Amino acid sequence: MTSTNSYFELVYEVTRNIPKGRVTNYGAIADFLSLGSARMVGWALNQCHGMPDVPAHRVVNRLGELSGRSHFKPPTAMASRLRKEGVKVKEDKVVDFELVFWHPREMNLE
DNA sequence: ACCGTGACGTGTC
DNA sequence: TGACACGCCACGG
Repeated sequence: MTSTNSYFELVYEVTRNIPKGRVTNYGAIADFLSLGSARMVGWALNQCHGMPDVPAHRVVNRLGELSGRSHFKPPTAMASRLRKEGVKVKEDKVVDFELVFWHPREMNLE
């Protein structure tokens, strides 16, 4: 992490550390970085479009809704990826969101 | 340098 | 968690 990293690269860094089978929300990442707002996180992930090592599907909104699904190809990829990792998804919303929620504070610093 | 835009969140009803 | 206004801030035009 250097000062040359732009904001979205910081967001990618955090997103990469989201454990499989867990999810977080935009606000938690913004809060952890103490930079910008949740909107910035959404904006940053929007720019990631093709990065395979950035599990953007593990980032949802504060209600556990898959608000970014329409930016995936196909839009159903977000839900299917989560289900494949053991996260229950119903009606484009994470089931038991509180239980699978992960806060960047728990991140394993290496 | 101004303005619209957006994968959001909080407060209020 | 229904609806809506408002704050948020980097970016492209």
